[in-house]
Amino acid sequence: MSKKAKFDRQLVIENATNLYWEKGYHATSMRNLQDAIDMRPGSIYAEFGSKDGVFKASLEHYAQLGLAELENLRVHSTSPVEALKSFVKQVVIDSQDESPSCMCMLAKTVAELTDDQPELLSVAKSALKSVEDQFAQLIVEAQKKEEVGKSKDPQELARFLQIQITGLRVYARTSDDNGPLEKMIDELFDHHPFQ
Amino acid sequence: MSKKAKFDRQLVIENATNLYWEKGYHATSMRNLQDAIDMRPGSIYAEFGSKDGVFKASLEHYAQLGLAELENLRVHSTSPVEALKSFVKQVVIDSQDESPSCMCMLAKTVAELTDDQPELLSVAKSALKSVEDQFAQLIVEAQKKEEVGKSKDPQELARFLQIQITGLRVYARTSDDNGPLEKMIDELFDHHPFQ
DNA sequence: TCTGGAATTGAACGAACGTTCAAGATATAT
DNA sequence: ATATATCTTGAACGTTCGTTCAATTCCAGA
Repeated sequence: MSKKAKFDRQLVIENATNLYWEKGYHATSMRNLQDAIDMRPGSIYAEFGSKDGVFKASLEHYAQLGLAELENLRVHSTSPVEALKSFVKQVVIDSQDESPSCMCMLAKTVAELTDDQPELLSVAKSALKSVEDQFAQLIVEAQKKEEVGKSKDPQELARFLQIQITGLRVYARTSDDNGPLEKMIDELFDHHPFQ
Repeated sequence: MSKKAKFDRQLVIENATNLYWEKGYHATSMRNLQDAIDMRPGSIYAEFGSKDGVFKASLEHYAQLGLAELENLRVHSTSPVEALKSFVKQVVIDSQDESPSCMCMLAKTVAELTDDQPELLSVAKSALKSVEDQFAQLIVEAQKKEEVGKSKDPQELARFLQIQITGLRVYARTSDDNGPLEKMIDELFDHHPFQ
C-alpha cells in the first residue's frame, strides 16, 4: 500500500560516510549532510532519527567497508601475511589520495569524541575491535601456513598491527614524504613481534 | 602607563589548553572557554584575537609542556634510552588518569582539523616535528653512550617512536586493560629498529 | 479513476554559535 | 585630586545550529 521511499539508503549512507569521514562528527552540520546526501531534514529524521543516527549508520558502514576489503584481500592472496601487508599499504599509502581522509574514521572518531557521546564512542570502539579480531584470524591462518611462528599470540600480534596502522596513518597526515612509510611497512612483518 | 591586565596569561593559557585538549577544537565553544579561563569575550578578543588565536596559543603551550617534560626526564636520567622509555610510559599510561585526554593534543588536532584551518594545522604539525627532533637528539646521545647501535639513523628511530606513541595512545583510548601496553612499551626499545 | 496512507518538502523554531563594542571600572602619571 | 589611557564587562549582533511539523506530493490498491 501507498508510497515507497525513493532515496537509495545504501547510497545515502555512503555519501554521509564520506562527509563525516572527511570532516569529523562536530564539524559536520546537518545542512552539510542534507547537501551531501540530497535529502531534506524531514526525510533524514524519519529515516535516521537524528544527526547521531546518521553518524552511527556511517560508522557501521565504514567498519563493514574495511572488513570487506580485508576479506577481499584474503581470498585474493595465497598468503595471509601478504594480505595483511597489502591492507596496511592500502590504508596507509593509497588512502591518502583516494579517501575522504587519510585517517581511519574509527580512530578519528575515538580521538574526537568524549564520553558525552557514549553510544557513538562505543560503536567506534567495538568496530575497531572487530577489525582487530579479523587481523587475529588472518594471523592464525598464517600460523597454519608457517608464515608466522606458532608460539606467537595472534591477538597480541593483531593488537600490534592495529597500533602500527593508527600510528602510521596519523604520521602520514603530518608528512608528505611516503618513502619512510613504505619502508616501515615492508619491514613491519620481518621483525619482532612477528618474527 | 595606566592599567595593567589583571588576568594571569600563563594560567589562562593553561586552562584553555586543558579544555581544548579534552574536547577538541570544534566541540569547544567560546562560552565554554569563557567559563574555563574566567574571562569575558572582550578581554579574550583583545588578548587573543579569536577562538583560533586561543587555540593556537594552547597548541604552542602544549608543545612546550611536552618538550619541557622530555628535557626534565633527560637531565634526571643517566640513560637517554631510559628517559625516552619513561616519556613513553608517562604519555601512554599515566596520562590516562592525569590528563584532560589520554590522546596527544597535537595528534588529536591533526586528526580533527582539515585544510579549512591551514594555520592551526601547520602549528600542530610543526610542533609534532619538534618533538620528533628532540627524540632524535636523545637518540644521538644514546648512540654516544653505546645504548643504541651507531649504524641506526636517529631521525628514523625518532619517527618510529613518534608512530608508536600515537598508535599506543589511540589504542589506550579503546581499551581499559593497560597490561598489554606496559609490555609493548617495555619491549619497544629491545628490538628492531632500535636493536 | 479515485482515494488513503506514506514519503517528501522547506519554512520555521528556540538555542547556541563566534564576535563586536559602547559603557563602566581602574590603575598610573601628573 | 584629577585626568587619561587601558582593561573589563556583558548585552547584543547576525548567523548557524539541530530539529520539528503542517502542507504537499506521490503511488499502490480498490
